[in-house]
Amino acid sequence: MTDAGENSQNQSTPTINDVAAMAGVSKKTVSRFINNSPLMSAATREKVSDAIDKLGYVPNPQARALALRRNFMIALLHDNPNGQTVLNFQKGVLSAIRDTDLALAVRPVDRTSDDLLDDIETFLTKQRPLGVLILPPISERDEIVDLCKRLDVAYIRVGSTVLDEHSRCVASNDRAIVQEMVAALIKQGHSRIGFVRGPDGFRSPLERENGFLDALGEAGLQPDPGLMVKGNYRFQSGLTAGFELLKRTDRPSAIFASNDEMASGILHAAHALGIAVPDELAIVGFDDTATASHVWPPLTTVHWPIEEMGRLAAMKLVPEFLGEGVAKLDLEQVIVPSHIVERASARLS
Amino acid sequence: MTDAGENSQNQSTPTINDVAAMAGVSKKTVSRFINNSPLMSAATREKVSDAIDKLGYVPNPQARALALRRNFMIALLHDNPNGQTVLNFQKGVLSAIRDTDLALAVRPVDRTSDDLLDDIETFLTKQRPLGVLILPPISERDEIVDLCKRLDVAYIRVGSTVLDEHSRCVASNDRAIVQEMVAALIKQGHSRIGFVRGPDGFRSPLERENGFLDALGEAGLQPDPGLMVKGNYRFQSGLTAGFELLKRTDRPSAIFASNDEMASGILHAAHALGIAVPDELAIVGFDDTATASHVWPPLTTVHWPIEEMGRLAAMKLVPEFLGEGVAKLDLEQVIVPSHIVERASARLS
DNA sequence: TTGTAGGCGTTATCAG
DNA sequence: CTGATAACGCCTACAA
Repeated sequence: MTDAGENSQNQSTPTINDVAAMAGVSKKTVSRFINNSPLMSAATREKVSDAIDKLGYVPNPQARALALRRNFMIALLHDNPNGQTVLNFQKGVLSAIRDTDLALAVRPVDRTSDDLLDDIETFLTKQRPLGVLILPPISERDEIVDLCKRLDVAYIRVGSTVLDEHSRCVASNDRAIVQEMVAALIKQGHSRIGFVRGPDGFRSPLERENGFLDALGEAGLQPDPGLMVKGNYRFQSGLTAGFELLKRTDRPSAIFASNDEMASGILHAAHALGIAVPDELAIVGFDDTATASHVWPPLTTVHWPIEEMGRLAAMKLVPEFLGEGVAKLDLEQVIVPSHIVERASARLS
Repeated sequence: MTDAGENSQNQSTPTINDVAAMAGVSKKTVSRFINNSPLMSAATREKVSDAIDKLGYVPNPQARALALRRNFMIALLHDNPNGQTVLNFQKGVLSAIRDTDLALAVRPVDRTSDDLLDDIETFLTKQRPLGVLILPPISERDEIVDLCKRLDVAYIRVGSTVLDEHSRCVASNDRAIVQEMVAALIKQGHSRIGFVRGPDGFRSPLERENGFLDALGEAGLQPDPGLMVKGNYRFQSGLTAGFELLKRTDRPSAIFASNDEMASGILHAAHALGIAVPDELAIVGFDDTATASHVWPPLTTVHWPIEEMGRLAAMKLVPEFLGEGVAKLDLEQVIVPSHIVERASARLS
């Protein structure tokens, strides 16, 4: 006797049984409606729809999760690189899934840990998210992607360059935009341009460096190894690099820092040495985080579209959950273009 | 016939049935073990424990969620105030739940929306988190807390002052620390001190303002209304306030800004007007976000222990999930003390 | 202290 | 196109 529907109707929230009873159909039919099955007559569809509206029925995600062996959640896997970056990416993701039933879980990991893969595996098998978004730099690690494939968890890799097949990744065009930025500096008359690198072993520092070299090459300038110094994306390394570059007798007239945090460090060094920015030294950065507009003078920088990348990545990961508003074409996009933001630390025009 | 255990044992992940079969007990007994029931003989406990280890069994959170009507997840409810703040809080929460099975879901809301409560209710009924952590400023809204109570979702309110009974909140001591900071400025000889307020309608700006007034009062100084200007916690408002204060003929010799972002704005204003910091003007902020140490000169500020607050809030929300490492005493703590960080924008000693 | 029966709300199978 | 029946994996009665 299926009288379960009867008693649960009064006090607790309505279940699929209540809907089925009211619509005079079976549970499975209601289930079909929920899952947009094409195998339904318009009439039945209508009946079910009415009952759902009348009851204010909402499918229980936990029950679906159990039956489907999959949680209604997407996860953000990252290695806590730049705080702002993660946050802006989150904003993008959340804007994409705002009107869905999906939750966003945040999962920081430690890329230097030996247990990295175990950690991720435990997380994925326990939480069983619909899919994961992997931020750089760990998005470059193929073992993680292999793990996702083995566990049958969808993924999107995010990076400074195309890291996977188009349907599985989102990327920015770091190399091209850096080339553009440096070319703009050259056009302003700078011929001795310093470069502060990001940390070794990752993709984005390489892309940005190549963009820098591209620009020099195109202008027929020889890169001066003495003007290219190491950094690690942190403020302190920018400070050190700044002093190193600016204490040279043949110091550069412009410096490209591979991110804003290091650019701020260089700015500090310039202030400390009494070098006027931008009159005696042009400084440009990369990222366009909050810091870029809060320092003095505000940084001319590359706007890295990390929030838009978050939106796109989420849409590509779970297009079936998005409303009709999403055009199919959008989802084939891979590259989200960056653009240059001119502020006071370097004149470009 | 309970042969379900037999066939699921070989390929898929082990279930409670497999454990029960191997240990020679019933499902319920295994369930008791999982839930730390005291009603078990040591012998049985051992048998079950062995079987679990041998099988590498992990309880399925989705199934538990369905049965318990509760997801193994805690949610972070916030209204996107300062990005850095949210992120640092997240870090704290994640450090607390690192070794648990819990996931952290992030849920930004719009406090100005009419649907605020509906949004939250939908989220809570759908996701059914174990509990929610509510960040300021929405942590001040009693309707939200009432909603949590009605839906039987545990919560912790986070704020700049004690907002709820001790077991349900975590707070910083903004008023006291601001008083301390301003007293330190006074001790340095400043008697005309500007104050830049935060936005109206929230608690933290009020607390900070009261701390400011406390310090003046204690020193026997009269607050000058002309030196107390409005802001809204954003950079731009700090810039405006800075110009307003610094263009006065009787301009202050020190300014307290209610957060770092506004303090950065004031710094810009000072630079633009050619006023030397800290020699002609001392500037202090509040928060100690990344910006504080990236601007020039670096900001003397109050370190707001938002990450520690995140840790504590998470521990108070779900103490039963934490390892033995957590002393009961810690969980009775409510106030996480702030402290002053002296940098170059103001000398305090 | 342990076990049995039934339920949590949904989806899959497979017959009609 | 639709529906009975059996999962999904765990937990709560209640009984022994």
